[in-house]
Amino acid sequence: MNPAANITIQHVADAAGVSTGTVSRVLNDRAGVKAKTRDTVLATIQKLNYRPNQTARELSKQATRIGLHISGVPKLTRFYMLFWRKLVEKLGADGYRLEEINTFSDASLQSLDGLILFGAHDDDPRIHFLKTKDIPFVLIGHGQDIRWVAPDDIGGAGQAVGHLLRLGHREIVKLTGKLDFQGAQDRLSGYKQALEDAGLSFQRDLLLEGNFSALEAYRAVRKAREAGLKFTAIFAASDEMALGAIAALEDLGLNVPLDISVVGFDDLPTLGDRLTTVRQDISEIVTTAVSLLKQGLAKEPVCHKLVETELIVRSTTARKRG
Amino acid sequence: MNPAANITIQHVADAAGVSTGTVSRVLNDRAGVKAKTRDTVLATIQKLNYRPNQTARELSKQATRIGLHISGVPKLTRFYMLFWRKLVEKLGADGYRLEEINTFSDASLQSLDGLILFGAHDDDPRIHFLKTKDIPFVLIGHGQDIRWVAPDDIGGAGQAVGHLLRLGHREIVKLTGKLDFQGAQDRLSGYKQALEDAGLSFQRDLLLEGNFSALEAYRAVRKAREAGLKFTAIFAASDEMALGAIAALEDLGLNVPLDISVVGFDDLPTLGDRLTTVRQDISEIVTTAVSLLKQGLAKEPVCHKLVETELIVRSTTARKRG
DNA sequence: CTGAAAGCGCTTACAG
DNA sequence: CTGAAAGCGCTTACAG
Repeated sequence: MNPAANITIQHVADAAGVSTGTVSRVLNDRAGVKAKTRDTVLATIQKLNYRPNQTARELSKQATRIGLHISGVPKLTRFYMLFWRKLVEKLGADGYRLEEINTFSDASLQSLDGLILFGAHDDDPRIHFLKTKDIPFVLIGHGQDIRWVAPDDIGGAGQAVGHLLRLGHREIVKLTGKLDFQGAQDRLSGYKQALEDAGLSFQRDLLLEGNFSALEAYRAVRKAREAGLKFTAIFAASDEMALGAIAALEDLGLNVPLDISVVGFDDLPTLGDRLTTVRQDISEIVTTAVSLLKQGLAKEPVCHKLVETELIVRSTTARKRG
Repeated sequence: MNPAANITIQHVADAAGVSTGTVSRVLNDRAGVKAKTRDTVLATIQKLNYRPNQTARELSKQATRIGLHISGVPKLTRFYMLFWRKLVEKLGADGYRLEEINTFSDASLQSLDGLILFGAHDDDPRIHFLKTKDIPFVLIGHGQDIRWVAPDDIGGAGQAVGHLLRLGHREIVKLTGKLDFQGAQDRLSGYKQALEDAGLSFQRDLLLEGNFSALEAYRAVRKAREAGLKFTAIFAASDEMALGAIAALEDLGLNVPLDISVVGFDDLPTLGDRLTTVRQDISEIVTTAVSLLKQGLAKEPVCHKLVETELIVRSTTARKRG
């Protein structure tokens, strides 16, 4: 149809006066092509506007097919979308093919060579199931005796709280997401631990629960404040929640960060232009997941990795007043 | 790797005592296979747990590659995710392959046979660009002299407002999304028109603007109500906005639907258990988009279609009080 | 450093 | 109704 679609590696080879093998070699950046030949081929590709057929490539390479399964609600989450995009990109570049799977059955797993699991819960039933199978997988989150990679949620929470403590804050609200999600639990643990390390005790009434949405965060914070809860800072479990919290504070006539400091978690592109937050290195998580999976495909022993987070100080946090 | 991955059509053919051609025919539901043979093959497929290699299939079929481009923010939206999933499903079943494209350049368009455009704006620059090219495309939205399919946003808004009018409501807030999005404009037009048809005039102060998010809807409604705005019903531009509106009303001590009726738009699965809303037939939109695209690939003349919406009455609307 | 050829797993005219 | 064979567009040992 599209004229360009008809240009195959054969055309390029003919036009450049070489074999398709040679074209393929330059396409794949393989060593052992004379510089001059490479240049000619490259030029021809340019001129003909040739673009390799990805499908043929996959077939020829016997591309590994990786399944991606998400458990729970995070499916429609901004963070998940970013994760997913990076994964497609990374896997595509490596000649793998990603397929999102919806049902977790024998049938849906059959044509897969490997699997990535997103949305980790403690005692994840998917893991029990997979352990009886022969298919390698990696969990985004952490578990026992399996391949996993996770952001250092505990450490990240520690960075956030540490930052607030250094600014003089002592009454720090923890605005958490649903606690059946592993990441939410860990961020809460990190919060508690950081307080403890500073010699402060955890106050139950400073724990506000939401469902990761901006709206629920808004309501929780507003309600708590209106009910007279005293605090000078908020550590939210996600950027979205942080934004909801900030909106609530502002609607109550409070200034962020002058009256109240707020720190988020994730560092999502669009959201965070002014938000102090803890950055998750999605890129690194994805890269690690892929390399762990490769190890799995190669039958190498199980291993795992915690990916560092980074505190990004912007303008929603300030020294405690007075 | 995965044992099942090694089972090819050849294994099935051997085990069933037929040729690969025959197996392929039953796989593709082609006529002209003896019932008995078909049964044997089917049974063998079952027994061997065979699953066709999609990549090989695509290559062999010279699968058409369809690009999907989204303009603006809707990319991370629930509605878009649903749309996208349906599209992948539909296109996959038809042997097409969907590729999401991010940049809108000559290069990224080159290997594509067709294109689907999401997130329509009036005077969409993408369309100007594509009109100079030879590549067929369909817009989800509406335009001039191009292939397009859109939900009947105007009609849908009419259904929503009609429903509220029938319930006796006269002061109906229109909670709108960003008006540079075509769908938002159309839903507003439908609202205005429905009022006019009922002999009512459009009141500027009843128009509340948000950005399609639940949080902004919440704030807009709450602020308006607190400022003393009088109304007995709300027509929101999306389900998410409707939910934000309901939360705001409830936080103000109002009962939905006894005090205020609320109707949404979209009918997204998870959100709408109790919401009265206007359902968009995503499935139908996708199916239509695909068939329009096929027409384009076949060089058939341009045409377009408006997909009907349906009013779903649940429990967030009630007769006006008193 | 490069070419000829086999192969990836399917589909589909073409015979019969 | 079914088989044998060519072909989809690549990649990659294998020679040279």
